[in-house]
Amino acid sequence: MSKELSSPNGTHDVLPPQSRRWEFLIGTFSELARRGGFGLIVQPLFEDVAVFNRGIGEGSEVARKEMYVFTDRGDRTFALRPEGTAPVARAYVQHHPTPPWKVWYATPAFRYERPQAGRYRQHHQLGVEVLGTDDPLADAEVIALAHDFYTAIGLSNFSLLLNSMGDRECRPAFVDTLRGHLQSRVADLCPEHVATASENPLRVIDCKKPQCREVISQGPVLDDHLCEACRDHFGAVGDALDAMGISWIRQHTLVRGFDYYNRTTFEFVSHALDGAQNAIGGGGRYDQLVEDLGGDPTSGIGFGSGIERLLLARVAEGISDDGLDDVRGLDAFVIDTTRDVRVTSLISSLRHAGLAIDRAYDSKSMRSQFKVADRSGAAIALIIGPTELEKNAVTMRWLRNDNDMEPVSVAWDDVARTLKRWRGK
RNA sequence: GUGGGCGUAGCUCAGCUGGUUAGAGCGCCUCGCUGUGGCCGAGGAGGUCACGGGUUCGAGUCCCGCCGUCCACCCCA
Repeated sequence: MSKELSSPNGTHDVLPPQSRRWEFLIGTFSELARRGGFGLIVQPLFEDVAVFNRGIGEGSEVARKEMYVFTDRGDRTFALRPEGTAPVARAYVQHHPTPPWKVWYATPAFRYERPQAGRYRQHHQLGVEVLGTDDPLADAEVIALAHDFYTAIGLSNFSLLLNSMGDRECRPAFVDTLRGHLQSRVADLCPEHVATASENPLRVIDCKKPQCREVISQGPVLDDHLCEACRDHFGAVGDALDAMGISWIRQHTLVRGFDYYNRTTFEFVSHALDGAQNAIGGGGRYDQLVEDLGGDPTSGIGFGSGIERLLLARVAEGISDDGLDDVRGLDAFVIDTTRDVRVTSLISSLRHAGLAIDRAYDSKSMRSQFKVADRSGAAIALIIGPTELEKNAVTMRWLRNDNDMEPVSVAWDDVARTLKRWRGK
């Protein structure tokens, strides 16, 4: 058993019927993104490591110790994507699309961390990015899309946390002030952040340790240092959210883990999930990222949301998966004891007619084929034995107890039509 | 990177202070019922007790190691 091959630590196979929930999430997201004017982007799973080192920042936790970095046979250094935004910015630089450029994606993301509940080495994100505008309405629409998506998949017990990180006009001054404050109180910080305090003071802001919180609460607040442009921008985002009826909470300590963020940052947290893994999605504005990757100055805003976390949140909120769980959505199951080629042809024609049909294999007895049919969740059995074959007919019968309609004989030419009628299609 | 819990059948698990051929429920297969599933009954397949070493007359059980996995910290989705 121990020698059996298995999926790597922190990765998982998603099998039916569980994978129906994935289809549901991805399908819902794709539809909402389409309605928002976003087009699908499909990208490589690995990129030149510079995309991430320059993009999310070499000082960030993720770039420092969580990336899957490897060299290929040509000695090029790549990294499996730890997130979705930097690669989109890289694509923008490479292809020069006409702004505003709105794309959505569904992608795996890889981070070398110790796995635990809601955190995996390969997880999956649904997200969108808008490049080429710094209009606060874009921020609001991106946030609204996330909000509407969560609602559409049944979530209600969550909050939107919103903050502004300032921009390159006003943030440096704040960071200096903050660094000064932290250094004056360095003895009171948690050990973890003693070094961080001078290197990347912003990181300390969202530390959850009481001693750091104490120091931070007595320090400067970013909001007081925002320049007029940032203040106006943030106000416009909030106003637009209010206009859409989306409530939000200002959280001054919201500092996200990637260095490319400026101005708007946000995070959706589920109250149904406890522990540290309660963020179901997050994102923000990144007005220097494209430049950092070698492109012309281009603003951007986007968010990503973890599929696994969303599914956990749905379970935690007690959302029913009726209609997703057990059914493969089969219209009919064919029970055939003849193995006549005409049955193969019939099944093919029913599928061409848009019906979902399955059948048993391996010449099982009629009795055991019925068991397989029952297990398949199909609504209707199409029975073909020697008697039916002779008449070019099938016996149609309901498999569910909630319908006691008598079996009827139907000619092959009429099976598709009758099946559609019975199924209300 | 740090710290804990757990590895026994396909799945969920029980196996007392070490004691003969290792158990249950569910699932699977066959049959009762030659062409009718679900319910019921009978039977069956399926385990080097994660792996390696040690203690012992004897180890699923105790000790050491190792691997896997889950959970927590850090950080994130």
